Amino acid sequence: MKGIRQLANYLDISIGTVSRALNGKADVNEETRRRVLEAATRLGYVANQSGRSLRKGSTGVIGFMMQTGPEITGQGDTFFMSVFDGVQTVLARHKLDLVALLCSSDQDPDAYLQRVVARGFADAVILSATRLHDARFELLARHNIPFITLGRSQTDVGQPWIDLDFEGMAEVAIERLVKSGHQHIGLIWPNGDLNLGHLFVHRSQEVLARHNLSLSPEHIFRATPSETGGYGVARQIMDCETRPTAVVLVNETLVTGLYRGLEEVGLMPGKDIAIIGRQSPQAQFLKPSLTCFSLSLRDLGISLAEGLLSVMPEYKLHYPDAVKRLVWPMDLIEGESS
Amino acid sequence: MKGIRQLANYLDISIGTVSRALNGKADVNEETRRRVLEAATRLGYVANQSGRSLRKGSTGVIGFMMQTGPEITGQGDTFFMSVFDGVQTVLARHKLDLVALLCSSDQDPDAYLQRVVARGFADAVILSATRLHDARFELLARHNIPFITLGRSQTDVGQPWIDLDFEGMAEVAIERLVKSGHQHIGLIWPNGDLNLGHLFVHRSQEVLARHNLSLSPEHIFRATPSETGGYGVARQIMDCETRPTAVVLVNETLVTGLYRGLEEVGLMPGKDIAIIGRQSPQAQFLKPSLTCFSLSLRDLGISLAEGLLSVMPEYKLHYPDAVKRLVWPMDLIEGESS
DNA sequence: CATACTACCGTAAACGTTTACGGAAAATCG
DNA sequence: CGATTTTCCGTAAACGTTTACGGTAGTATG
Repeated sequence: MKGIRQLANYLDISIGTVSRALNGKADVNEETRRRVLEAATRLGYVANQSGRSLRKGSTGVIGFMMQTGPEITGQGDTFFMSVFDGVQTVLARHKLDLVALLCSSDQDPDAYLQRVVARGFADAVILSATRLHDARFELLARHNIPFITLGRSQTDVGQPWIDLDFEGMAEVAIERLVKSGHQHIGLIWPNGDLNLGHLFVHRSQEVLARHNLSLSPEHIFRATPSETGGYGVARQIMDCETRPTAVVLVNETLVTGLYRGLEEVGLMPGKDIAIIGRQSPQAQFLKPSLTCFSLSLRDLGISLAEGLLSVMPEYKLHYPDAVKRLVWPMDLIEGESS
Repeated sequence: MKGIRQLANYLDISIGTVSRALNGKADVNEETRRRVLEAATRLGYVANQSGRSLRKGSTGVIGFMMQTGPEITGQGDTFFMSVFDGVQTVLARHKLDLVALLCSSDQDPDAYLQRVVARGFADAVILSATRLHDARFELLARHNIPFITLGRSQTDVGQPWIDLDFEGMAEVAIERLVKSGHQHIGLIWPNGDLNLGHLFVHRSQEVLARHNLSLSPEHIFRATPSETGGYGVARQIMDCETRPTAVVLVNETLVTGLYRGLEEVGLMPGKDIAIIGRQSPQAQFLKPSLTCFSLSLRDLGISLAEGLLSVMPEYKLHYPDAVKRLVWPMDLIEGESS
């Protein structure tokens, strides 16, 4: 005999009343509620998760799916931790818990998610690292699980999303480089099939076209989204038939390796080659300071949580005017690298 | 009527048999088992998490507790991602799932964990960022939850732990610096009450004492474990009455900021000041290459998982000779910074 | 052929909650 | 003072599983 029954016995009242008291239901005497609450905290009683969610049909946990392994999406621990922190502050207000669903690098993400939702592990999920076509969207839609994605996709099932403004980034960066006379601009496109890469490259091409410039295929550098990947790009740059005079990268992690690689081949960022990237804690102290796009990750997390809640039936009333889809703006920070 | 009952109806057999078939129990005809399995995968049936764990008393999930927020514990950017990946590969063999329990920066870690265990959310947990005294240990011991810690603590309830060999690191680094003539050696001690800082500083002092040297209080530099924190240390170094000729840091993230800060005050790592640190993806491409200690994070994760399983009643038989406590060795990689 | 065993399967009870329902006492009203 | 409402609480049924138990065939054994 454990759990609520024990507590009820101890207080000599029925388990029904105890449950009602703890859950803040109306029809329970204030005095008894006080007693119950007091006893619960003193004995350290917390309702069992399984029993509760079995009965209620919901678990009270929100899952943030992410793939583990060193080279994921080019986002590291700090990126997600900052976003998480924002998400948490909103969810905590509704007594919801955030957990990270960790899909290992040797599991199929789609199958993993399938298992998670079928088990009824989480009430709603947040997806990141969205691919150009992403079967996970359809899976969740089919199972009627509320979700929001950090990133867009060609696949669209009407769910809310928030995505960094990679197109705006391309727009500003390329425009700026062209204005200052660059004719041969290179792009670093992280390996994988992430949607953001497509958006970024495509828009860049458009902007170039407006200026009667074109993006040479040899100036699209593909690399694994890691420091090492960036290092490798330097060599690729040297091997070009006509060397680009500027490079834009959509990824945070690549840049430190790139700087080092360039230096080794005798190209000085900001002098011999212009570089524009994304802000990150590591990029913050690069030597010719990086011209980069910045954003508040915590705020991003907050919006993400609000967007998610706005599609959850039990909570949507609290967020009547939450925007469903949001292209998250980034600010350009002037640096010496461009 | 959903779940297993539906599946049983569909197959026209009892739910008991279906459950037995799915769980690989012995007394079920191979032919019916095949039918059940086939139907289950085809209809996408997976046992409901709540129902299952309510009945079984265990959830099949392992929690890795970590605190969110931008400044984690000073681990490198892909530190946890790599460790997770290792943990997963082991857990997957036992059909256990790993989730990250995210404690936000404005929650009390002890209270958070209390809630998690009382709810019966996870069968076992992994703790990181262990403090000098850590109440979480006692909490888990009291509730009889199997756990392992990544990091030691003064608090010891007999649980297994794995910890990086910070003492060995101090030993090798200090010894090496003294041998090459350094008399004034500084230490960077990350803010907070993490156990590793104490171990590191204490052992360093011992080694210095062996050589009749002492650690001047002004040479213990405290800083927030982040790039910015490292940057600030440079100024601290300049403000010293007698400037240290070498600095050892136990932390991965600080070093990039430190390099930049030193450069600004005109100190060249490896020439004007020796630096020894920890390897990380970001530190990998520093300009005077960093002399650092390295380890395989994935292997660390694997050992962590094995250590945990060895104290879980249902699994311990599979890991009879898992070492309970392990000081994880690190290799010194020669760089130009020392 | 009677008996004992085996192989398989159905039944039903549990796991710890929440909540609809009903009922007793107290309070209010006419 | 009877009738009606309100306030509070106990009862019991669900939620979806797993598993101990028992039972019915079929098969082997003597």
